[in-house]
Amino acid sequence: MATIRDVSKKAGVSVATVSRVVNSTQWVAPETRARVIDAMDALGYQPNSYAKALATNRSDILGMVVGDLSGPFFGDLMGRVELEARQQHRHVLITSGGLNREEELDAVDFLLRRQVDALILHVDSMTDADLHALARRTETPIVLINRFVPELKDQCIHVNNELGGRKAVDYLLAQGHTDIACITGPLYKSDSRARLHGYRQALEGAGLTFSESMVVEADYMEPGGSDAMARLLDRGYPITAVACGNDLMAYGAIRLLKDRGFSVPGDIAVTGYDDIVMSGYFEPGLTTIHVPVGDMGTQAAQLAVALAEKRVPEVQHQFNPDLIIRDSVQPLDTSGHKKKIHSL
Amino acid sequence: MATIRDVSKKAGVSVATVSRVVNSTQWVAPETRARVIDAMDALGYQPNSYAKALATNRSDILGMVVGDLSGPFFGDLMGRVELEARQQHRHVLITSGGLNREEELDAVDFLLRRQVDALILHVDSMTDADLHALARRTETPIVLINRFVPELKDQCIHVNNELGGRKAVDYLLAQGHTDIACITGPLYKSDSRARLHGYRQALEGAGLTFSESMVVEADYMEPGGSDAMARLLDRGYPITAVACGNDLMAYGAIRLLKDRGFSVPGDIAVTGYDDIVMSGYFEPGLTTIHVPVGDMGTQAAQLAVALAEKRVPEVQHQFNPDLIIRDSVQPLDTSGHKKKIHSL
DNA sequence: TTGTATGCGTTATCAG
DNA sequence: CTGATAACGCATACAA
Repeated sequence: MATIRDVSKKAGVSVATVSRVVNSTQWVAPETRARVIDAMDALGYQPNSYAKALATNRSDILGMVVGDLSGPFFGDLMGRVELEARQQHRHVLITSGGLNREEELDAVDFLLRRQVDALILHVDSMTDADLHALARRTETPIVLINRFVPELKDQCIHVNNELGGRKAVDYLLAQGHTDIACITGPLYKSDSRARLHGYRQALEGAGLTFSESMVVEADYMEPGGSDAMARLLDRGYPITAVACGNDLMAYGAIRLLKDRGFSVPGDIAVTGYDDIVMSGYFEPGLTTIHVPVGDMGTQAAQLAVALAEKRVPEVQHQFNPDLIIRDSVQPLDTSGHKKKIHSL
Repeated sequence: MATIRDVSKKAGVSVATVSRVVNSTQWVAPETRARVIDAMDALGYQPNSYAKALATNRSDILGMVVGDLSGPFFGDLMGRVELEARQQHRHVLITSGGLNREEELDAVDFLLRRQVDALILHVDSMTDADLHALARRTETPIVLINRFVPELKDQCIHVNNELGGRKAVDYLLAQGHTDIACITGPLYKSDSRARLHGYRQALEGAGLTFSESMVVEADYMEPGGSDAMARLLDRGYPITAVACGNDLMAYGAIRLLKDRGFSVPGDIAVTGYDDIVMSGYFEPGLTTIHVPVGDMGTQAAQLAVALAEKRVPEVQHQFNPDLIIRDSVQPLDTSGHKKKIHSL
C-alpha cells in the first residue's frame, strides 16, 4: 500500500502538499497539483481511512440500530438510509437491537465504542428516559426514527400516528360502519396510544361514543391479533368493522374471522396499519395506512450528517401517513340480512 | 475522552502495561492489573478505535454488499450476518449495490477504500470475471453468498440450485403431473441455469422427454412471470403444472392464470422457489423451495472473520434447499373432466 | 513483570 | 504557495 509519503517523494513535494490536493483544502499551484495527481495514480494511492480518522477524529461512519433486521419494513428504511449516506460519502454501520431493552442498550454501546459520527436509532424498547440519558451522556449526535421524545424533538423523524388512526376509522365511517372495534398494540408504546387516540377522535368526530368494550390490547403480532379478535367476538357486542394497530394483527384477526365462518369484508371489514409489502398480496388485499418509511430514512440520514457536521439541519421532522384502499373493507350492507355476529 | 496515557498516569504504570491489561496479551501482576482496572473505570476509559485500527491495521469491520436492501429476503440474510458478526465482536458496514454491474463495482470500491477486514458479497450483476479480478486485485478476503465461482470455491457459500429445481419437479411428478412447464429466470445467471437443469433432470429421471417448447425465460419479476405464463399458454400445448424459477414469478403466473379463468391449483399447479415470507400469506399458499438464507448468512460471517484472521475456516459451503408444501399444487385430476387448456 | 521508545498514515499549525 | 513537524492514541519490539 502506497502511503502519502511515497506520493510526496515521487512528486518531489512535501506530504502537506499531497494532503492539500487530496482534500482540496488550500490552493496548490496547478503544475505541482498535476505532478501530485500523476504520482498518485501511478502508485494507486488510497488514503488510509484509519489514519485519517485518527487525525481528524471522525470516521464518516453513521451507526444505526434497528429493532429487528429481518422485520418487514426495515429493508425499505435501511435501503434509503444507506443510499442517502452513500450520496453524502458516508458509510453505515448496522446493528440489530433484538427485541428487549438490554439488547438495544448493548447495541448502542457497541456503536458508541466504535466512535461513529452519529447514531440513527429505530428502537422500540428503550424508554424515553433511556434515550434522554443517552443523549446527555454522549457527545455523539442522535437521530430517532419513528418516535417522538419531547425533550429531543429536533432529533426525531416521526409519523403522525394519531392522524393515521383517524384516517382508517374515518374511512370505515364513510363506508357506513358504526360498530367499529379496535385492536391496539401494547399501550405502553406511545405509537399504540396515538393510533388508539386517532380511533377515538374519529368516532367522536362522527358523534359516536367511544367505548372501552370495543377495544382490546394485543402485541403487534399475528397470533396476538387472532386472540384479540376472539376476545372481541366473545364479548358479544355487535361489530361490523375492526381497525387494527398494524398489518400483522390484521392478518391474525382476518384469519380467525375466516375460521369462525365470517367473510371479510362481507361480514366484517378490517383495516391494518403500516402497509407492509405482504399486504398487497394478502387475500383479501388489506386496506391499511401507509407509512412513508423510505422517506423517513432519507431524512434521518440527512439529519444525522448535518448534526455530525454541526450544521443547522433543514429536514422534515413529521410525516403524514396515507390511507391505502384495497379489498378488506366494503360499504356496510344495510339490507338487513346481515349475519348477527354475536349469536355465534 | 480519557486516553490510555491518562489511565497510565492515574494507575502509576506505563501505557504499555495498560495496553496489556486491556488486550490481555501478556501476563500482568494481579495487583497492578487491579490498579489499572480501577483507574480505567474511574476515568470511564474507552480505547480509541481509530488509533487501534491504525496501529494494528485492522478495524474489526466486515463490509457487506447486497443487491437490494429492500428486497424480500435480504433482511433475514443481514440479520444473521450481523448477529454472527456481533458475537465475534465485529461490526458490519453495509452497502447496497443497486441492480447493475457498475453500481455493484462502485459499492465494492467504496468498501475497499474503507479498508474493511473482509468483504461479504451478495451480488447478481458482477460477472465471474469481475469477481475473479477483484480477488486478485486486493488482499482483502472475499466471501461470496449464493454464488459459485469455481476459481473461488473456498470462498463461496452457496445453495444446490439443481437439487432445488429437481425437488420441485419431483413433487409435481409425484402428484401425477406430466405436462409440466417451466418459467426460468434470466439464463445468463448461473442459478437460473442450475434450476432449469434440475427441472430437466427430474423430467428425464421420470422417463419423460425435455422439450424447449415447455420452457420460457423471464426476469425473476412478477410482471415477467405473468408475461411468461401468457406466452406459455399461447403456445397451445397442454399444461397441468408450472415450475417457476422464483416466488415472484409464480405470483405473476398465478395472477395471469386467474385472470384467464383458470383455478390454481384446480386446473393448473404452480411451484415457486425461494420461499420468501409473502408466500405463506399468498392465496393459495405457495408450494415452493426453501433456501436457508439465514444459515448461509451465519456461515458467511464466520468464513469472513476466519479469513480475516488468516485461520483455516471450518464452514459449510453448500446448503441444500427444501421443499415447502402448501396449497398451490394438487394431485392431477385424472377423472377426465379436466379443462382442456389449449382450447382457450 | 514492567517501562521506553518508535511507528502507524494523516491532518493541521506555523514558518518561510 | 509550500515545507517541516507536532499531534492523534495505541501497539509492540526491545530493554531493564
